[in-house]
Amino acid sequence: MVVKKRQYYGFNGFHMPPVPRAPRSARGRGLNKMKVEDSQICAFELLASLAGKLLQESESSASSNASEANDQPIIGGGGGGVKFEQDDDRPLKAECLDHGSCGESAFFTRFSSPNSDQKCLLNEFPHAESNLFLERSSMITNSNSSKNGGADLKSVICKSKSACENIPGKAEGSSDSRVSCDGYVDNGLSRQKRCDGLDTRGLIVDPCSSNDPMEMCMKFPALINSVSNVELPSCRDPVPSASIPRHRNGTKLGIRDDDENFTRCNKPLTKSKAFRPPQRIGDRRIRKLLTSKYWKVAPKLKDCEFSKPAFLEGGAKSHYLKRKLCYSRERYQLNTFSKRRKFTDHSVVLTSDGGFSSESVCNSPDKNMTGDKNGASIMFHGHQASFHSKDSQVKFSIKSFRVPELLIEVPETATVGSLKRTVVEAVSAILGGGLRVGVLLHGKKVRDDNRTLLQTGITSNENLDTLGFSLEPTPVQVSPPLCTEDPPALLPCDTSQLISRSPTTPIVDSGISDALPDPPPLTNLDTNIESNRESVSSHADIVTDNTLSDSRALVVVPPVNTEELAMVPLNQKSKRSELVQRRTRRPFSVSEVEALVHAVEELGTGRWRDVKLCSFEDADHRTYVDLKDKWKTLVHTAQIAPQQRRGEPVPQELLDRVLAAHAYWSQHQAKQHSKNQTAILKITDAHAVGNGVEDIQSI
DNA sequence: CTTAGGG
DNA sequence: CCCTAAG
Repeated sequence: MVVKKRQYYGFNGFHMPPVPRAPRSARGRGLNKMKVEDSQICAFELLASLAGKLLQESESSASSNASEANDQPIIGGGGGGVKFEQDDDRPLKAECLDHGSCGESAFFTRFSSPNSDQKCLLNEFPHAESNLFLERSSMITNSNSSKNGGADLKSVICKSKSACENIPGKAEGSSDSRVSCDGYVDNGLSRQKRCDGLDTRGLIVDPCSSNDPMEMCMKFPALINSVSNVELPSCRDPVPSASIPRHRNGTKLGIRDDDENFTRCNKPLTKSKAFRPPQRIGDRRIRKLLTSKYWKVAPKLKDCEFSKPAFLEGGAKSHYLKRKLCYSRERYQLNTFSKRRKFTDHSVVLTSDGGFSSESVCNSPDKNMTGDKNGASIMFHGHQASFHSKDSQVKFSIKSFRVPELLIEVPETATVGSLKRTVVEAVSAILGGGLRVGVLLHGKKVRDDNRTLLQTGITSNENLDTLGFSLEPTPVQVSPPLCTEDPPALLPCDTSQLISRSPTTPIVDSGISDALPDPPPLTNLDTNIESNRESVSSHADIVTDNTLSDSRALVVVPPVNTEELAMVPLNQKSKRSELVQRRTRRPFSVSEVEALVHAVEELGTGRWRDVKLCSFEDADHRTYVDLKDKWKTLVHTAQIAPQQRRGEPVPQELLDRVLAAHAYWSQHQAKQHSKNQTAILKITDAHAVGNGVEDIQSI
């Protein structure tokens, strides 16, 4: 139907009229070709092995000396390296095993945490961790640790007045709760650098993740599923994409970067989609969603969308499952949000189930485990003010909270700013990792979620004075912390959680944005913290002590007023929303360009979707818009002096073809207003031939 | 969803 | 690469 074959348009064969569509801009940026792809090593195997290793470790009861690193659950979020001490990790472990996905989930969690793109793997190498703190070079005055230039500065931030006494059952002494602030520091680094597999510190960094953390997040579910042997219904669909001959002339993208490899692995999936990949559609939808007001809710849904298990057979299958999960997750989160919203509006409406506490949602078996003894809980204390409103509603005004037992390590040379960020990150990590809320009355935890506030006495002013809310990070294995109606039970593992906790925002490179932790989980508390980021550090006393005692804790008691507690509207267009995961740049390789050129030569410049399907169907990261854009820049590139071109040089031959094709299609597009393309093609072909174009055929 | 174009 | 207005 369409052009069958067209070797090339002798660009000198026909005179191209002045290019109608002159290059719109002189931004040659599009042609910048960092050699990211080239320098990447396939970390897939590495990841896989790591996953395996983790699995092993989780299975080998031997919680041996080996590593706290592995035993300690890591609550996703900010730090990516923030570890929360668990009073007793055995139960945790046991549970993990029960879920059959302990290792994986932990693993994934790390990767899915903000900035994980930089440190995820680092977490796997405890030894390396120490190096993490050697980067900063300005420092927070510290008397003790001045000796070693790069000595870690362990600072315990304590609220002077609110001691750490109240912190129940703290696992003391452990130095695991540390947060490195370097992650942010590095955000400014060029991706290229990070993709080398080594970051500036010479630490091993997963190239894939560093290149595209999102993918990372996607990959892991796959891993998990593979390990867990999750069987999902097959979604394969042998529908051949026959409409358009593919890879004609063998012009298949010879992309050799790892991304591509990964993509290829996903092929089955890609192909499973009918002619039009449903996945893509979903992706868009999600993506749109993300960019819109809901981004805060499920910033990473896209990840799920894309996750395409590569190595296993069930790849496609699990993909679909995950996708499903994503959606449901989204729903659930929204629900959750509205609930929270209510809460933060200081209008806690008593419901029949009595649950304004998210705890009611988390009736998982582990519940007890995380109970009072959970050292990593954040205590809301004292300052709650509440009062009755006209309609028998109880309003809560939570004015402060504590984040106990948060050990932060930053190099002496770290800047105050980085410290702040680190703290924020740490706190965010807790809150972002999924949390539960506990209600304390008179210092006692109110466990019965079914009791009404009245019954509990929470409505009486006297009691309200002693009312407290505790934030408890959700144990890694615990399925979605906040969901009430969502049935996470469907999930084979904590995939859902993984999804939910991957609101990472791989941030764009900008000094400030670097500092910003990922989109905060939708928790009023988070918001609270967020909004008080500055206060956090400024109002807390920083006590540096290398011989930290058990009482160390990070107590953050910013002067939060009621107003600030108000939930930030989801649709609030904060600056950060702008940071919604911009896709990582993936400079077109020469082979890709070649494929593109070829496709355009055949299909013209107005059928990008076809181009995509024809030559880039396997390159999931190339959308037809990308191709179109690339063509745009290619044309521009071809028109400028070679000296002005940047990035990986495109062979002149290709550029010539670009110009030729561009001219050709520019010329013919106008004529091509008829309906029957075939006819048109014939005509144009004839015309072209007359102009010296050769080897043009049409069906 | 696709295209086309501007940013 | 993103965003959007138009089909």
